[in-house]
Amino acid sequence: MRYSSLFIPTMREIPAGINAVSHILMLKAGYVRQLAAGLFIFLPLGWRVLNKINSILKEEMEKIGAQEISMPILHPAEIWQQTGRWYTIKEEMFRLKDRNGRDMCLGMTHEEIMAWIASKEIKSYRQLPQIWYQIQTKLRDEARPRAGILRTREFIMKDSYSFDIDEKGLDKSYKLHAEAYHKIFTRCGLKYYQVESDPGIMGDLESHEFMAPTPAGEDDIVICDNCGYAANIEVAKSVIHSPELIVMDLKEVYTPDKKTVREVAEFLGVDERYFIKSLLVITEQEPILVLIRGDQEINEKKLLRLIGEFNFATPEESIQILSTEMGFIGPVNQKIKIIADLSIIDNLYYISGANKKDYHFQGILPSRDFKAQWADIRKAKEGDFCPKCESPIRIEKAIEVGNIFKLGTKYTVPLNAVFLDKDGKEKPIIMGSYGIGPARVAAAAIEQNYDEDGIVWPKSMAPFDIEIIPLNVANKKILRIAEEIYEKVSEIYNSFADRHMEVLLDDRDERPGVKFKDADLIGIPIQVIIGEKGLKENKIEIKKRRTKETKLVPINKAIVEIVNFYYETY
RNA sequence: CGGGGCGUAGCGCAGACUGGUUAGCGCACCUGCCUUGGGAGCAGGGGGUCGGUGGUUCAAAUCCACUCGCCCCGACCA
Repeated sequence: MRYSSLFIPTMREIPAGINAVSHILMLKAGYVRQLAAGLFIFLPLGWRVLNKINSILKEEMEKIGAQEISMPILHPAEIWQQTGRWYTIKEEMFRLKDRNGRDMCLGMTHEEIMAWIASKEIKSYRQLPQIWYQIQTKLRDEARPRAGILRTREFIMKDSYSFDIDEKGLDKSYKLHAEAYHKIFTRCGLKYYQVESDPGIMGDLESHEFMAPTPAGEDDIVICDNCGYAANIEVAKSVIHSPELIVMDLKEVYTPDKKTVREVAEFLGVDERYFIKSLLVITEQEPILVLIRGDQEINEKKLLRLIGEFNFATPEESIQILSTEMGFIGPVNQKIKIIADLSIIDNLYYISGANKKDYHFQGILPSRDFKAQWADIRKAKEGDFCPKCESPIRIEKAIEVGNIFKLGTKYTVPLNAVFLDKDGKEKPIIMGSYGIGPARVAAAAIEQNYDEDGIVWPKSMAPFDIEIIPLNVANKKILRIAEEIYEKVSEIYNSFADRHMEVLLDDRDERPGVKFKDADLIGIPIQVIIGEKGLKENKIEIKKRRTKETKLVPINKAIVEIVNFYYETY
């Protein structure tokens, strides 16, 4: 295409107060504009990128036998009421009424609708398995949209759903998706990990996330470089070592005004690892005392899965429930339920609050001095050891670009999506759901591939493959050569992308500096530069955007050289 | 939802503390000339009534109140 007929509003300066690299560069390079918080307009270049990603998604989904369909965005409330999510999901769901006063909502995901259509149409095991997918808009009234297109209120999602006769079938559909996702993200040129994840309210079965590491990411993931263990911090396990046994007699010690573990540890001259941190939490049913080793942190997600919704007690509640000021709470002689983290060992002596202002107990032996439910509620941290191979783990920030969930019968039972098996017995369909956010893929690609001049697209999602830059269109010869190369390269079949080369010709009457700056900004993988300098020797210049590597090639060999250059770049 | 910050031309900013000419600068934009290997130069020109509402005042971009919007941190993120 010709630059002069494309709308690419690049900017010299960007709006103040924006931080995320992908956000800045997509605005600056004219890919997107923002309508309101969490609502984005994709301009021609941005839309081309999304379509490149979507093509890859479609190809890989078709390869595993998934069939593309399209579902409404506007949903009747009844279906969501049947699965209960109408009630469990709160402000995040956009709700409205139609003219007859019927409750409706805007789809934030499509498990309900998919299970509904399955319930109507799937009658027999002979019709299974099925995988249906769509690439379509989702709406979520996010509490806080952020980082440009990373978290928006309206976004496109590739969501697919599998329907199987049993767990074994689900396993297979799940694996097919995992493999397809690996191909997709590899083709997109992303660095990524497949990590264990928290199924959340999607279901209680297996789930994984595909995470693209970048400092702009919202999630923390735990990685073991030795054995490949990878998990979202929300579920990550890790190993820590226990300190040496120090024998202490059980006694009260005076610790005036020393409340935090650190203060008491310093005051008594004992390492924090010999402390039991006692935290009072309140659930709907009861208050619970939660214990963890002094130097460790609670993983609130793990605790949530164990005890359900809870809040940490306020200082007032602490006094009200335990008659003890926060900071002096401990497990000994405690009447309420206790949950202890596995970082606390049965046969070591510990120090913890004495349930009395300004006093701590030392010499607490868990096996002797209190009863507790033991569980892993500890947050993994940098430097802990891998739960599989005991090598040190590290923590990285990452963008969630995809996820896969085993749903089982969570949606099919409430919606009565059942089939008759070989024996004529009625069984619920076993379901899985699988998502990829194309805009996040694009944002992650930018976060992982940029330099001080702009975006450096991976070839597979660049809006164009080649950009041809005649430096002076007033010079007839330059323009003519540029046009010729443009025509010829456009006709070449691009076997990498399985389509013809897509070429951008910067035919604008702009000075060279402007064209160079814009070309680097928008990040097309290969630049072909045609100027008087090279023409004196009958040569043109080809340049890789990523490495800035350039090559002068004779005009009569230009086409071959350009294509070779394209194929050898990544 | 809690905490913080910011709203003046398309973008970046000054003016505000201490109320008072016609609200200014750079970039971008339009016209002409000139220039053509890293966001050129010269000349001329268009565009805002200062997020909104109400108040104080002879007088409000400026002071006060309310409100809306956006950004950042946190909670949340199905």
